[in-house]
Amino acid sequence: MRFSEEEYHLPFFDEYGYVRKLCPKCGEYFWTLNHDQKFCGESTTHGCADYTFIGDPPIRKSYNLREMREEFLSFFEKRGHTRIQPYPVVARWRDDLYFTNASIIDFQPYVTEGMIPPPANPLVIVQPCVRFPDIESVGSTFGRHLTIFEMGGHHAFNHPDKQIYWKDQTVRYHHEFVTKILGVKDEEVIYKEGVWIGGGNAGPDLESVIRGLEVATLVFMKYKVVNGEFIELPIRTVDTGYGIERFTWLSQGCISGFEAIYGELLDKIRSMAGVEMPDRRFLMEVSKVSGLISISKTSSRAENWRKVAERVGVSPDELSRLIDPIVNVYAVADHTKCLTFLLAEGIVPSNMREGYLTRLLIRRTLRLLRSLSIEDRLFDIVEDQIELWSRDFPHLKDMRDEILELLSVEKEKYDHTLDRGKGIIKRMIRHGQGKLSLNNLIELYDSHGLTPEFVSEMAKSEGVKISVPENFYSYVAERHMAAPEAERSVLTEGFSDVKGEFSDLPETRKLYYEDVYLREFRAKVLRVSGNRVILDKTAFYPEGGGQPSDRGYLLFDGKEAKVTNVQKAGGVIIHFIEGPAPKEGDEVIGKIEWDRRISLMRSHTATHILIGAARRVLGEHVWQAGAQKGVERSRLDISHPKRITINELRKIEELANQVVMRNLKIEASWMLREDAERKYGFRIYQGGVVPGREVRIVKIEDWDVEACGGTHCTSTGEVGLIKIIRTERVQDGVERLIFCAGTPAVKAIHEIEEKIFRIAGLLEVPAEKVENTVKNVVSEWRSLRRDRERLISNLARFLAEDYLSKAEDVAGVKLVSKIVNADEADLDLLIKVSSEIVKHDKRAVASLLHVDKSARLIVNVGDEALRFGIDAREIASEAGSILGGGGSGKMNFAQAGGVRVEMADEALRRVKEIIRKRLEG
RNA sequence: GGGCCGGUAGUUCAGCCUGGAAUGAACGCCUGACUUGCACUCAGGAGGUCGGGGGUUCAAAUCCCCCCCGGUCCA
Repeated sequence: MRFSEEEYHLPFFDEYGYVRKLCPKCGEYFWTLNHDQKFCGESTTHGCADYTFIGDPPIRKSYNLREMREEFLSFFEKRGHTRIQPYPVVARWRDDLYFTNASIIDFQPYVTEGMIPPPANPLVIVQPCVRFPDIESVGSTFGRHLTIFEMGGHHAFNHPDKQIYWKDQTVRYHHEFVTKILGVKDEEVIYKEGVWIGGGNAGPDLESVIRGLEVATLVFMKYKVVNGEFIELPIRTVDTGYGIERFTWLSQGCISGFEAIYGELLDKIRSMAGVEMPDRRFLMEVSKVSGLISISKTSSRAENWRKVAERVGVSPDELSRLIDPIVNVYAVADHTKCLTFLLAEGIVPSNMREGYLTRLLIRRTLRLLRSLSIEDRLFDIVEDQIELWSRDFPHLKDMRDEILELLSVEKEKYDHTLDRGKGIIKRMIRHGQGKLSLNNLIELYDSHGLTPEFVSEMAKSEGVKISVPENFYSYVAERHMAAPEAERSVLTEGFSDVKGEFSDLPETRKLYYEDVYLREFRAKVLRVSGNRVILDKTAFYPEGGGQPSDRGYLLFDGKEAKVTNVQKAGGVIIHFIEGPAPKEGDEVIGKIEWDRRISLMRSHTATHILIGAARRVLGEHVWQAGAQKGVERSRLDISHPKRITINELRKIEELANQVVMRNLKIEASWMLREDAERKYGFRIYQGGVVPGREVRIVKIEDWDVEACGGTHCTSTGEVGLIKIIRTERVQDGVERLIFCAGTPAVKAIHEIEEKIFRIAGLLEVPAEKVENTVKNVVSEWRSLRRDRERLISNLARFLAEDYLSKAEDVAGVKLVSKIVNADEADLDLLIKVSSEIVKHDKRAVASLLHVDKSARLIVNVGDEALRFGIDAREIASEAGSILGGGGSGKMNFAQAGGVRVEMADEALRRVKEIIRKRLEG
């Protein structure tokens, strides 16, 4: 896919004398002032150029990150852009991605689709961004790739009726910034043509390259991508991304971007690990050609080092030995910064979604630290990161304790995984006769989370050498080939079609927002379609935000229709009815089933109270991960790294009920999304993404604020008792609170009491003595069981002697052959008896046939008899088939059984026959 | 959300493939001997709804199905 030259051929290029060329190495078009230039000048894996700024920066002065950020912001501010504060790095306002990975993310989709106006137009922002796809390359590319970086973006949103600026002006701004402000020479700025596609949008872009390094991407978003086709958008968006870290690196010309970003912290980590710095000139040579490096799961680090080694003239092994520790330190610096930001926003490491990515990052960091032998310094480094970055991002400091706590819980978990892993590896080696197969390695990684590197290390200490294939991870991927099932939203299923059908109707007036206590109302019927009725206004709450829909009745013409379900489609509310249907134009009376509604209101308000309580007891990392309100019972899922203890639960319950008793006021109001975000922060998105330009804010005084469309009590006192029934663990990192509010809460307590009373009744003691009595009963039961076992052993010995006295001599062995009735002895006893018999007389063979609804034969052969060649298995097997079943066991002990009880005598006869045959013939 | 691995004594596990006694193993615990005392060592002992529920079978820790819990990889 490629756009035509016209898309890129701007007046700016002609005015400055730029020419368009095609790079023969990478095959991309580019614009340059240097008419003799052959290659595109970007340091790509194709080797189009080297970094020529290392040790020789093209920028007038040396900037640190903070200075570069400010230079960028103030430049655009002076040129009519409004400065906007950065958004969180966890994109909780979006359901299509986990992290903010570009500045434009802050304004998608509502602003770019034209649903709400931008906070300012044009605007400028420096947005911290988190990207995981390049994680493998972080470190070895000397700072070109980072998991966390700051993207400077100046954005203009061009509406059909209001143009701000477009391509030409965008490039002029960029050019002015790098040449006039930073002092780069005109001829050193190259513009490469590109196609940008992302987040469902697309457009041409120009990438600016200076001294081999791509420093900014200027995107002109003008298409929407639908089924692979480009459809023109009404709003054309200027979406620029200036790599603040890359500009900083460029200005310092230091060995890597990490020196530029982290400064002294990098030295500190290096000295913790005792990493020696190779010759500076040598390092600079490596850095200059580091654009060749690109790491993925299919191309290994070794492969890249080979290419680089060739260029700098050392052996790949030597290069790897010198560079690996330095690269690992780079990665540690990057990863720990990223972790600091993620954990500060309350991400709880888990096995799902953003939590899983965070877990991966933590584990990767721990492995890097391990390879540097400074695993225990993780917390020190993170503390330094908090210190370093909290000057510009003060929230990091507020969250210090939580960040360290979340980290330490996760480290413990990983230590435990590795610890257990050691045992598994040892056992596997033992089972595999001192070897580990590729399958073993895959299983260890896939099922037990043990990397081949770790396994190798462990195996080495067991004296086992492991070879890991280069394409190990593709073997793992093969295991996951099965196509994933398509996700389906239950909520919209069956209702998505109605949206179009009723889209011509005006929005239904929502009486439940005007007066939440309205139980009865008059309304006009606008449309009837099958069992679906649309009114001009309604007090029926449609399902949404985890609150089930109202039920009730529509009354008209002396008739009554039952409302069983209420759903929302756009702004139109649809009543699903049973029974007679009203006619269009009719006036109806709506009656809400009030007991149900008031219970749901209490549950919903209780949910908000509880999340506030949980946050105060457990910490700021607590976010709602899901909720379902019910009439009787409700549930609230919250993020938390550990199981909630009973004490914490008590505290949460107590706090929640205190809020009820304080009878706080609850206010609901509509606010512009961005005003709400500014005033209350992103905490308001507890219930997930809330669409629309305006959001409804439900505020419980100083306790809790959320964007929520539900119906709420107007004061917390109305909720009544809140009782948490129990907690469950929905997944790693998410705890579920199951609770009830109001009358059901009282009922729940009654149930618990009832249970105690019933137990007391069974024990025939008063309720307060239940505990003691149970204790006594249990210990008595234990002692009785012991007595019984003792008696059974005695009985077994006694019976053994008795049976043995009636034994029959068959060719030198003592055969105890006997049919025993079920009421005489049970199976366990017979086994013990047989065991006693052969213990007592080594020449004995016990053949005891237990008869009940089916027959069961126990064969036990004494040591001496065994030497005569008697095999219990043979006896059991033959007898079993006579009994209509089967039998087997061990040489000295076997069992047989079958349903043909009437063959008991015959079976025993056969046993004697077999013994005789063995001994005599 | 999907795949894989696991749940047996207080703990870590063996046994499961190929159904037939949990005389299970180690550590820990209790008692005793040795010792000034501790540790060590030795002798003895207590400790199990084999995660739960169904099914197949004469017989299930073991085979099949469902559920619960934990771990892990991938989105």
